[in-house]
Amino acid sequence: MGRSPCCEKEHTNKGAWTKEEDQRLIAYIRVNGEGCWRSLPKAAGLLRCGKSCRLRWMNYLRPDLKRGNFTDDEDELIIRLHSLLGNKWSLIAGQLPGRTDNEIKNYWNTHIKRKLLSRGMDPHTHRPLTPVDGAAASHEAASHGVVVRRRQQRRDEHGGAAVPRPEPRPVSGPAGCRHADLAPGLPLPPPRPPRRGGVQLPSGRQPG
DNA sequence: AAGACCTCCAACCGCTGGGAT
DNA sequence: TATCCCAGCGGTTGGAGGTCT
Repeated sequence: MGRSPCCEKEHTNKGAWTKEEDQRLIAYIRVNGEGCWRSLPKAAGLLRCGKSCRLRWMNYLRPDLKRGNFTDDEDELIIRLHSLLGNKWSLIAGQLPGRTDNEIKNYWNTHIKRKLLSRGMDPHTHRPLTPVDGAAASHEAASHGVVVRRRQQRRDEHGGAAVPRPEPRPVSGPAGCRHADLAPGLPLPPPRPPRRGGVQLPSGRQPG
């Protein structure tokens, strides 16, 4: 439609946010409030597009965010809301104070989907799986590394190298904290709890 | 100890809907 | 009505880091 780009991409940073960028964004929103994301980067002295600023604020820097693992109650609420609303993550997030749509979306894709499959439920329809579905689901549950393999396949298609991105993300922050450590004195979110990383294989499956 | 495998999540991209002109 | 601008949404990705062999 001939729409102008959302920002002058050649003059913007991409990838992980630095401590200084976070501070600038927080300071600006503290004084001026949210809104007018398009003009915010320039006003705040950030070399980011407004979209990126909005995302960073909404998903990470907002002071009212609740960090930490989801409770069982939250799990069940998400499942119930998803059965009613589908993939309307923003609507679901609206019912979970302190949670973001991105966080819920990630949590759904990494945990709840599998939880439903293990219960013999179709995560899309929330109905019991048919035997055929069940076979497919158990296959999916047993092979949730499929995403990784798909990526591997794409990498293979690129000659074994990672599929190139416009700009590599800068390495930032200490271990377990991709964003740089942030300065004291600002209303920054508490650190995330230890991640539950590592191999959690479905029963009966051996890695490698 | 090293490498393979896997999880997790921040951040990206593209699209859509609504308001303004 | 048609077009443009913008904020917001949903899907997808890269890569850090944990676990296992």
